[in-house]
Amino acid sequence: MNDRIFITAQDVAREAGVSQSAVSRAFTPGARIARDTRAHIIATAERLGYRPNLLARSLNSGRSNMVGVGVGDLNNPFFVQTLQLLSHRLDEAGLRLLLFPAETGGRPEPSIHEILDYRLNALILLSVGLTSDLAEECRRAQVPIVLYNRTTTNPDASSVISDNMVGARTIAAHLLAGGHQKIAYMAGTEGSSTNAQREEAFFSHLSQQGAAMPLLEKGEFRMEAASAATRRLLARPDRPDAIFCANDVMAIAAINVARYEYGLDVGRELSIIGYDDTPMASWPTFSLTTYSQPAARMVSETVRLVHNLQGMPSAHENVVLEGSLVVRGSSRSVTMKPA
Amino acid sequence: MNDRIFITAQDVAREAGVSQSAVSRAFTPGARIARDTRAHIIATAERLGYRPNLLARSLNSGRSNMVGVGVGDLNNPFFVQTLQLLSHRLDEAGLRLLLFPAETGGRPEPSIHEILDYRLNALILLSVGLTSDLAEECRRAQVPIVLYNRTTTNPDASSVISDNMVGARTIAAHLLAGGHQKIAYMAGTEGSSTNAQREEAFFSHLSQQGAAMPLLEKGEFRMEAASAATRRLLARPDRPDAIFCANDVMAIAAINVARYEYGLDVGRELSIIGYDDTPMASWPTFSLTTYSQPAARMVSETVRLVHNLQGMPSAHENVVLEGSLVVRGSSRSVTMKPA
DNA sequence: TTTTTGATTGCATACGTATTCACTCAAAAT
DNA sequence: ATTTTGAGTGAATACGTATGCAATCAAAAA
Repeated sequence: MNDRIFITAQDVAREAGVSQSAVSRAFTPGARIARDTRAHIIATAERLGYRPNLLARSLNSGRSNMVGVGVGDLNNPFFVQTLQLLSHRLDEAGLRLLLFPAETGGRPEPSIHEILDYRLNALILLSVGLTSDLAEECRRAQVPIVLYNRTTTNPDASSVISDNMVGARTIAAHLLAGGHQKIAYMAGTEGSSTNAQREEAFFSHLSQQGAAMPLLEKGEFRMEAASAATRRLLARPDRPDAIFCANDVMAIAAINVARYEYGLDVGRELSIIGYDDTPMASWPTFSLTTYSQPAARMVSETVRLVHNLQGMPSAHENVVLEGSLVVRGSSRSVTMKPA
Repeated sequence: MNDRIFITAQDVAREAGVSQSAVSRAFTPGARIARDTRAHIIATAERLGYRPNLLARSLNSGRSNMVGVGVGDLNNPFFVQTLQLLSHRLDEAGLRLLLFPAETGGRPEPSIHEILDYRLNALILLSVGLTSDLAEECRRAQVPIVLYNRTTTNPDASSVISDNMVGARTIAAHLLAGGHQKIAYMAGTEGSSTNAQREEAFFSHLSQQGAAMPLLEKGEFRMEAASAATRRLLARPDRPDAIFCANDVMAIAAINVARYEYGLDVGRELSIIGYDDTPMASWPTFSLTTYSQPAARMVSETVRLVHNLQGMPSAHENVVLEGSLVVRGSSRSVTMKPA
C-alpha cells in the first residue's frame, strides 16, 4: 500500500559496521557506549540522513510523549492565551500537543475516544466539562486527566483553577463600595463549575451584606448569547446600574450593546465588570474592570501536574491559585451623588 | 521502567479462541472475515475493554494520520479562527492535529525537527515563513508541506492564499475614490510573501493612478509595533488622511491610537483600513473597513491538499482564492468638501 | 462424483526501536 | 600470574498491529 522508504537504524548499523543495538545506544543519552563508537555512528547517521522513528520509540516505551488538549471555545481569548502558553511550556518539557475539538454545540466530539488510543501521557481539558463516561474511559486507557478552569468531584481527575469564590466576592464588594443599587449577574454556561462557583459566591456575598437580590441573565460565556442577555437587562424598566459578567467575552459584548444600542456611558451610567483579564480588557475602548486569572501560573501548574502524574497515575491534585481585581474605567469605584 | 498494562489483540484472540490476525481483521473495515466471527470478536473485545494501539498501527502502516500544524502568532484572531476551522475539518477527515509553536521571536523552534519524525501525513504552516533548510528537511522526512497564507517559490511546497494583489489594488482604488490625498501603508513582517504582495500591489496601483507615493511604516503584523508605527505617522506635520494596514490587528491598534491618543474621528478625519475581516472588525467600536479573506474556503482547500498529497508527495499546488472588500465606517467612501 | 471456486482463517513476518542478557577483553587488584 | 572488575558490544526479544501467503473447507459447477 505504502511505498515510502526510510533510513532505519539497521541501515546505519550496516553502514557503520556495528549492530542495530549500538545505533540505538548512540542516540540514547546515558547509554553504555564508547565515545568513539558513538561519534562514528552519529557521523554515519548524519551522512545517511537517519532520523529515529518516534512512533517505534513510543510503541516500545509505552508512552507517546504526547498530551491531548481538548478545547471547547476558541472564540474566548482567555483560552487562546492559555493554548499559546501551553504549547510553549509543553514544548519545553519535551511533550507534543495533540489538539482536538472537545465539544461541538455542547456535545463531546467522537474523536476524543480515538485520541486516547495514542498512549497519551495525559489529557488536558480547557474549560470543558468532564462526563463520568469520559472519566471512566480515561481510567481504562490509563490516561490521567487534568481539568483547566473547571473542577470536578471525580477523584480520577486533577484540576487547576483560580479561586472563583474569592474573585466573585471581591467583585461584589467592589460594586457595593461603588454604591450600586441595582446589580445584575450574567451567568456563564449552566452546569459548569466555573459559573457555579462565581454565581454562588457573588449572590451569597451580596446577600450577606444586606444588598438586594441581583437580577440574573444567562450569557453562556459567549458573545451572541451575552448580547441578547444584555438587551433583556437594559430593556427593563428597572434597568440595572451594574452588571457582573462571568467572563470578559460577555462583558465586552455587554459594553458594545450598552454603548452602541442604548447610548449608555459605561463606567458612569452603567458599570460593567468581567472576569479573566483578557488582553482586550485593557484596550482604551473597553477599559474593562475585571478579575485577573493568572494564566501563566495556571499553565505552569498544569504542566507540573502532567509531569507528576507520569509515575503515579493516581496522584491527583486540585490546585487553586489566587487572582486579583483589576480596576479600570468600566466600573465606578465611588458612590455618586444622585443626579 | 514502565508498568502500564494494556489489553492487546493477542489477549482478545486467546479469549475468543481465534488468532491475533482475526482480531485485527475484525477491526479493519473491509477485511475478509466472517460475519459471526467478527461479531464474536467485537463482543469479546468490548467485554475485555480492548482498544487498538494506534501507535502500533501507525508504525505498521508507515503513516501516523497526524498533521503537524505550526503557528506563529496566536495573538492574531485570523489564525485563531483558522486553527478552529482546521481542527474541525481535520477531525472530520480522520486526521489528528499536532500543534507546535513555529517561531519564538522570529527564530524557528527546535521542536519542529522532532515533530517531523512522527511520520506526519503533512505539515501545515500558518503564516510562517519556509526556510530552505526546513524545506530540505521535510523533503528528506518525506513530509509534504502546505503553506497557509504564505507562498514560496520553492517547488517542494504547496500553498493556499487569497489574492493579495487584487485585495490591495481594490483597497487602493477605494481610498482614491474616497478622495484621500495623503495615504500611508503600514507594512507587516518584512520578507513575508503576504506583505510583499500587498505592498507591491498597493504601491503600484497608486502610482499607476498618478497618486502620490504613500508613506511607509512597519508594523510587523503585530499590535505593539503597529501602535508605535501609528504614533510616528500621526506625529508628522504632514499627517496622512488614510492608513492601509496590512492586517486587522494592526488596523485596530491604529484606531485605538488615533482615537484615544490623538483624538481623531476615525472614518472622517482619518480613514483606516485593515485586511482579513477578523470577527472584531465588525464590532461597532471599530467598524473596520477591511478586505475579507475566505478562511473557511482556505481551510477546506488546505485539507484537500493534505489529502491529495497523500498518494503523490510531489503533486504540489498553489491555490489562490478570491476575497472581497468589506466597507464599514472606518473609511470614508466619498470625497469630502474641504472644510 | 470430481473439479473449481471462493470465502475464512492461521502462520509467519514486517514495521523500527529499546533493552536484557551473555559474552569478550583489557585494565586493575590480589 | 591469577582473579576481579567493568566497560563495550551483539544477539535476541518485546512493543502491538497489519497483511501476504498457504491451508482448509463448504458450496457450486462440471
